[in-house]
Amino acid sequence: MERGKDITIYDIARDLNVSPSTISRALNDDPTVSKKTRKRVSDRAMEMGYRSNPFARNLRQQQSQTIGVIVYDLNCPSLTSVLSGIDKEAHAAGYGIIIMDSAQSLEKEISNVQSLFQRRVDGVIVFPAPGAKEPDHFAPFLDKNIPVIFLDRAINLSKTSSVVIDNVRCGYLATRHLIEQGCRRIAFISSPVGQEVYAQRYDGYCSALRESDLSFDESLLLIAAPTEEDSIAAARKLMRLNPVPDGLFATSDLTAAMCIRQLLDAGVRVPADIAVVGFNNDVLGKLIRPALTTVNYPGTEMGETAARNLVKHLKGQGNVGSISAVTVRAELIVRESSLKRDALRGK
Amino acid sequence: MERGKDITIYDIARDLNVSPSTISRALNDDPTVSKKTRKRVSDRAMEMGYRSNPFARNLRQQQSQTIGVIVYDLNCPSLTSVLSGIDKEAHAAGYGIIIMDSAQSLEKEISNVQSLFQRRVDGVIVFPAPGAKEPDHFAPFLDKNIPVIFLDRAINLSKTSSVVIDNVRCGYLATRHLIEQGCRRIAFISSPVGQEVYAQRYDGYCSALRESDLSFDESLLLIAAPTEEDSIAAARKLMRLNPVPDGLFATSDLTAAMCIRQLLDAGVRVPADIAVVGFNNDVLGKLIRPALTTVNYPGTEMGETAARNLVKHLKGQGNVGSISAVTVRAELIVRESSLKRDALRGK
DNA sequence: ATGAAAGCGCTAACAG
DNA sequence: CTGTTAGCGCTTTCAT
Repeated sequence: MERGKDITIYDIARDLNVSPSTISRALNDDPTVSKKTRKRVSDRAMEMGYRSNPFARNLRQQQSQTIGVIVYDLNCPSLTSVLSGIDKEAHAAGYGIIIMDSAQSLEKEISNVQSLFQRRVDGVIVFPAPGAKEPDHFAPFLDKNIPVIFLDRAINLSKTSSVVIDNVRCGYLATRHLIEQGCRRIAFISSPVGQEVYAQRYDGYCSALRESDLSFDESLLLIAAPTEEDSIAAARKLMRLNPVPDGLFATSDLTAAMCIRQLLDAGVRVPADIAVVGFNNDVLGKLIRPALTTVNYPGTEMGETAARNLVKHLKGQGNVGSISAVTVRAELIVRESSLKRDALRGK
Repeated sequence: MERGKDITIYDIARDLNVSPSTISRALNDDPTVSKKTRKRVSDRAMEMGYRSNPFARNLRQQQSQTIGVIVYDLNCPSLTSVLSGIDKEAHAAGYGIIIMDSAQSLEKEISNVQSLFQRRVDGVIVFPAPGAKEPDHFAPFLDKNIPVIFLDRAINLSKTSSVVIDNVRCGYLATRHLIEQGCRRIAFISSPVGQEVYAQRYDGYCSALRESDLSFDESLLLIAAPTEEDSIAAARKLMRLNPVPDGLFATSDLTAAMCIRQLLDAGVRVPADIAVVGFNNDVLGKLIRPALTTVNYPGTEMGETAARNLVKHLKGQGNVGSISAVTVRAELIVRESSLKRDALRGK
């Protein structure tokens, strides 16, 4: 209960018979204070168990040395790599991060934004909740020229920046790969739309079809949230299609994996009958048989890039105008689940 | 760049022709200020776009309203549920959380502890890095009576508290289940020791064997980190054992799943030839065939419990003495991978 | 029910 | 190179 009294720079000052400002300067490695005094001060500070008070410092300097991070669902395994990337870069630059979880709810996202605003973070990285249309709840930050970086969503708001992957291209690559494997009727299972990224992957899918003069069949488009139940339901629908597709591109590995499982259970061969490509490069893709062809989601790199960009803005405050949209490279990872050609030839 | 001037309570005070103290009191719902003024103040504050300055407040009150969270590896999917549990409870109680990643390194854990200490968090929740022997780096917190709660590790330091599962019991349950399924030579694949939890699961394993008068064979104990490579290597060793085991208990689902895959590839039947039980209840367990029997790791509940306990200490500052070790219940989830008996009977 | 005044610990002019 | 001084925005005695 008795938290013991904290040592302040005044204590050190008295102890060393110098002024508090000298202590302050010395502790901040200000070159105007002699090297000798600097050493003396920092040694004594250490001995006395001094720790600087960030509140006083922040109050004085009007900045928090903290970056706010809002994620749409902490409970989502693929986010950990992104967070770890952000954490790494932020700490390297001397910033702390404070993470808020929107738990899939736009309301919570809004309240998180306000909360971060209250806490006066110096910058924000946001993994937007699905369905967040126009993010006007960020206005307070933008008004104050506090940089906001969006992950996975290219926002056209001026003064914001974003880090994304080229979802159109990913969708295109995945689909073209299936076409190259001989697929002609390729189903597309998308996570619920409202999230821009899925629409973009769909665009890529369509353009690959078009390029190969394959007609687009509306019935081949299914929607399934990346959950067990939804994925199974989608797989059932898939098998009831007539004629049955010979290829499948799903926007989540979980869905792809669930579908493969259902297909195999039903006696459908993968990839011989239906070739499958997923999205994300989750570890589960390597576990299932056949191993899952997928698009690598470069989570760590996304996080690092976002944090690095943010820090850059924060340090060189000048270039807040030069806001950019960075695209991180994502590639197709080919494993067995899509190798229809080989599977058929092997027969 | 121009961050615009912030509204302070002085601005409101001037505007309303009252003193700053009244504003402060009103904003904090102090009953000594008349209900009417309270309303007037809060309305005007809202209109003027006032946001309180947490630094000034914290500086004054000597507390940060923040809980520090240290995890041994942010990049680990099973942690997300824990974090999400912590986040939920902490925010409900008006605390923010600040997450630090030790990235598997004890050094980083130590630096994180110092960093949180500098930032003057009001309490700490720690998921210890493996290999952290005696955690004396927490001494600064304990000296100041700042509560520290350990997850997954029962620490005998006085003044600390912990939230754990009964790993001995879990190991026992898993092993007994295998024995009940008719297994007589049960292999145990553990994640690298140094982490108390694995040793405990091993204890449980041994005691189940003992209970059934099964001899313990040293060669049945294998070590594998929960990575793809290690798990595959362990699976290979497993199959080279002579005689081959008829059961397997692995301390991670990933390892269990990898082993199942290797076994199936080698023509070994699961569960008929070897019954398998994993640990954690990762989603991948439901994806593989046969579906994985596992021990449910109640991540969300662990996180919630830890945060709730911490908050309790923080609010009723008195009972820092009454530190406890909470054990959260974890249960066996039986799926196909372990049902040897049925598999054999089915034949 | 409200006001006046002091101070939390630090930094940054300014002055020497 | 170092000291003096003022003030960041808020809370909190103490007075009224």
